[in-house]
Amino acid sequence: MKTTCEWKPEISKESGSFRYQRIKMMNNASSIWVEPRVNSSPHVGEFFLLKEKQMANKLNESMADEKLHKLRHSAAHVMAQAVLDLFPTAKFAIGPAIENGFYYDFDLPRPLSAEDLEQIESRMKEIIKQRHTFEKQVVSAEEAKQLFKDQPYKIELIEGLEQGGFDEHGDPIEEKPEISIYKSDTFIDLCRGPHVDHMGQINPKGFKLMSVAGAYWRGDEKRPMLQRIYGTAWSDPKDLKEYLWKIEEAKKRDHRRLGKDLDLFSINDEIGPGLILWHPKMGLMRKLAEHFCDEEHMKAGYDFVYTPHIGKASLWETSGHLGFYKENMYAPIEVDGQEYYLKPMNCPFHVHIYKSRIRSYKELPMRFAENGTVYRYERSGVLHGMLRVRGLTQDDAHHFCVPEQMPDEIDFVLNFSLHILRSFGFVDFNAYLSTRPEKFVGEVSRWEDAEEALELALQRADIPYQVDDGGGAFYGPKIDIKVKDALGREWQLSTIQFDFNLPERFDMTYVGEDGQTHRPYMIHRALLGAYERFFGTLIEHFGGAFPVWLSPVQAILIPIADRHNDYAHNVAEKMKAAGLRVQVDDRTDRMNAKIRDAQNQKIPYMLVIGDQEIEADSVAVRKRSGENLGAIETAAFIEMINNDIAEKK
RNA sequence: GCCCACAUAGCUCAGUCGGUAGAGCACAUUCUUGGUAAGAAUGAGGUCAUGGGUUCAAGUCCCAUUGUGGGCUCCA
Repeated sequence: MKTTCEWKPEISKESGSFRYQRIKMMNNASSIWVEPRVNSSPHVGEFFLLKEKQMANKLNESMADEKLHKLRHSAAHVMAQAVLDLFPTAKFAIGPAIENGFYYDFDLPRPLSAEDLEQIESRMKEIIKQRHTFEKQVVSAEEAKQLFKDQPYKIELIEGLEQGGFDEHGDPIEEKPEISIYKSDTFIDLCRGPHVDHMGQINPKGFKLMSVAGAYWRGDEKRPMLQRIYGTAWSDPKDLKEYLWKIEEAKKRDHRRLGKDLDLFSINDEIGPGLILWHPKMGLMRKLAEHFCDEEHMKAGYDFVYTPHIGKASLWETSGHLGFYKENMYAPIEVDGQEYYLKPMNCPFHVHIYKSRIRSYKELPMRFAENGTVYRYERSGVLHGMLRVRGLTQDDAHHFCVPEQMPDEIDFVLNFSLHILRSFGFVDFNAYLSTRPEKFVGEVSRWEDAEEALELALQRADIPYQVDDGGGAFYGPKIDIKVKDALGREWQLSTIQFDFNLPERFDMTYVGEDGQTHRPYMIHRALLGAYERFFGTLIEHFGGAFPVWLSPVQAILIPIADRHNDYAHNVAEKMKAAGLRVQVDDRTDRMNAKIRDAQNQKIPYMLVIGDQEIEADSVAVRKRSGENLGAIETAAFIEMINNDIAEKK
């Protein structure tokens, strides 16, 4: 976090095990409980049973995790041996187990190809067959350096170990860790372990090399670029199959794929990378989403504001953005000898609305909301469809309040956030509370009050959360909310952040009951995050089959023959009058083809019309799930679909 | 930004050893008027991302540029 109010959502790359260790588990038993789905809330007795079961599962999972971890790390060693067989001059970096598998970084004389991967994989299978054992040996730093004298990366690691190590929370520890090596067959690696006992425990049908990619040594772009081979490994070949299936499924749901297939959005070279064109269908959906959110914000007591897209350099100097965020800002525009910057954030503008006159404590809390379009320079390599873009519209708001109001304000904004997310069909949440880092601005007491308020709000909201101690931005603690999608992937959407920096920098005040000026609390929040990213997530979550209330076309009328067209158009008019979005497919194609097209367009309802339906003033209803509901009277169908819409199904 | 790969019709892709471009789908026209996932025929559609170079000749080989994809703090 480099900035005063940087809160751009990151693509979730579910944390690997080591990252996890750094996050202290603060959940009490009840917060492990995930919000029950609608219509399935258990009664009290069941509730505790379920909770126990879940905790037991968690325990089993972590034991299984450890076994898998050993397996994967061992597979990484076998892979390294196979690579060494092919490239005797290879230099080795690191090869940890990660979620779903493992990787190993190498410095090789030439780039790897797909054929190389195949060759490495079959060599690995040969090595595994020989069931070599993994033997650990503790050595001195001198011995280790001698052993790895031709391996510069290993030498660097050994020197790092000599300096002292880190405990599993990432904190430095006093005593030096022991240096150990593992030997398996002809391969010796500097390694902390642990490993499986012997290679027989690695199922040759349970792993697969996936890809090769560039990766900087120690993640530092100033250091050499290595070649990283990714692999996946499982104890049961069935798990591997399932994992590969999941990858296939994810590909089908890829929002870039569906964006083309369903004509939702495009990105045009001539316009520029990371800039989204919203096509009519998704434009309509966005309009509906904005409308819904506007209504909810209005009910909840937000004020709407609109602010410009550019501001003078001095504004961004005051806010600190030119100091901390400049590399993410578009270059300035010069007008009348003044420099203007495209806004990367909305906060300074909202602050100035607040500051446009003297504020009294009686006016607070204030909540300024704006769908603010901002531009951020993202490095070309990180752009990704709608999920990582350069121009985006945040559903942004800033709350200003007096200290006594702050806990209620946090409670309110957290619940409001969950309400909005649930309305869009998300049911599983994970929250991350990030607290005061080493470098920070503001008073410690304010930090502590804010952190306490955030944590209590999380407990009251009864959603699972983890605390990332010291992981907050320098300007304030925050809650990030991640949602789990249909495939169990996590996406960060909402964020609620305190800001102790901007009120100082802009000298924001209010006059209190005592007639003195005081500093207000300032809270940033975005619920959907950004419309671009949110819709990318929605597309993947629903696989393009949006809920009826959002679907651009809610029902399509399919006349069987030309003589049914007039009746179909009649029904369509009735439905439109009832507020539905319907179309008539009166092309000359056969009914089967029309159904197929509608199905591919993932239209929720297909209404087939033939002689029988005209006779009975009905429509034959087919859902996109393939379910055939048979003939339903037109009026009854309108009522049915309106119920779906009212319930946001 | 960096590493690797890729860029051919609206989409998905083929194009052999360098010899002036192909399929399926989609689209248009015509025929077909049908009961729950593709009826048929015909037709139109391409400066092979852009700019250089090599060559008698470049979609194909080389270089650069632009864009896209997979990666790039999970510590031995």
